[in-house]
Amino acid sequence: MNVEKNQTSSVEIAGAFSAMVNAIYPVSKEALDYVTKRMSPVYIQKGSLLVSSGQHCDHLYFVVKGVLRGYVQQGTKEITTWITAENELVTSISSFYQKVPSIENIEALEDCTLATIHRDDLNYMYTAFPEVNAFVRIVLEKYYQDAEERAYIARLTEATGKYHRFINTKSHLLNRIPLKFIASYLGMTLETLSRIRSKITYSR
Amino acid sequence: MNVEKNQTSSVEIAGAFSAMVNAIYPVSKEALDYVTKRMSPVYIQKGSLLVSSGQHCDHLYFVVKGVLRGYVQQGTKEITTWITAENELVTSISSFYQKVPSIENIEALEDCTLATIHRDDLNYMYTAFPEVNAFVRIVLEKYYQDAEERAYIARLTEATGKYHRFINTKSHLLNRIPLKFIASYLGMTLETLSRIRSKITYSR
DNA sequence: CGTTAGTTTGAGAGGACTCAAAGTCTGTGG
DNA sequence: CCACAGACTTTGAGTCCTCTCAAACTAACG
Repeated sequence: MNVEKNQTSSVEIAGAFSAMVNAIYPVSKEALDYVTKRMSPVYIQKGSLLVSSGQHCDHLYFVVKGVLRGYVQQGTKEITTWITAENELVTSISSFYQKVPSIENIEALEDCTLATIHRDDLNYMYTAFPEVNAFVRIVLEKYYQDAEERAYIARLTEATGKYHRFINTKSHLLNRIPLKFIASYLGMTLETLSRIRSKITYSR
Repeated sequence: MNVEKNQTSSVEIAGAFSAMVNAIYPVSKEALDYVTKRMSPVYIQKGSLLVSSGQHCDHLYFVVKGVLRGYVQQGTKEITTWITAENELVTSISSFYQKVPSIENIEALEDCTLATIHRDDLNYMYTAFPEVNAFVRIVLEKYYQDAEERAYIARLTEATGKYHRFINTKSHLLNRIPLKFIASYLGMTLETLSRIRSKITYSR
């Protein structure tokens, strides 16, 4: 295993993952041992795709380091549906659960370190370690709320309102990723976002 | 208990609920007995609110009959975030899970028959009947996907595209509820929706 | 039939888009 | 340490789609 000096080691990855689990819903040592043994590290470069549309996505990913986005190609333009950073889980939802080709692409917006687990391993754990159901249930409750929030932000008709909502909930991403991705996430053009920012900035 | 002749009886409600559960993930008889015993029927008239913004929503509702929508008041306009019919579960997500006042309103678009369960009863079941975790986990997987779909539809920039997506996924609601709610759900005005429909209709 | 809810049609205004060009920042190599 | 290249952001001008306001039309129901 070729681990460069600036890459996170498997041990560190397992530690970060365990910490995340324990913070949400502690599971048995057996379950944690199993999952960390079955996880593989994934290192992906800024700009490259973790999942491409048309491919099957059979894995769930845990973000150890970096930022990623999910987007759907819509003719000549891209629709960014989510942007996610450290300590979150990502996958192509519909592909992962329905075993159909992914519609969305998942792109690394920075060099990323991920831990990945196969759908089959996860399904095995539901029966072998029933408490994993409770853990995932709680995780999904949170992600469901996040999805509702995304749906809500997307429905705001005024571009200014969308941007304000964004800086209230995702300000940590503001100076970390190019504006074009934020614009795409907010459903407006780069130029419109730039104009909104220029109107707001002088007020501080 | 005053049950009018056109209202669904408690026994029928419990039957509909049990059928829904068994179709998704059969749980123990004990769990099913418990939940159906703790459930209360709710009858609500077309046009009235099941949940009002500002109130706490401590209940989860199962739709036995009727159609409901969730919407957020945004100045003078309403943003409809979801529309749901029979055999689905509804609640004010953020209020139910975070125990904060609801932002959204839930309105009956038809006379509705619901079954309701309190958050505390649900939480009790997670420990008393652990298999309920698996059931809810699976339900949430589905609802999460639906929420993603809603977020996606809302991000489509062209009004025509949104309407097409709607008739592909929610056509059963088309002739059941007034256009103004569909327009609100799709993030456009009633007039715009009407114009889109007039352009499409003659092609069949 | 009249009343009301629901839908369609019309005209004008405005916000966001497109296309285009000019700045600005950042990292790399000389 | 500077200069350049490429990525990123801002600014400008004109167009188009959707919105708003208004009125007419239609359907459903008592």
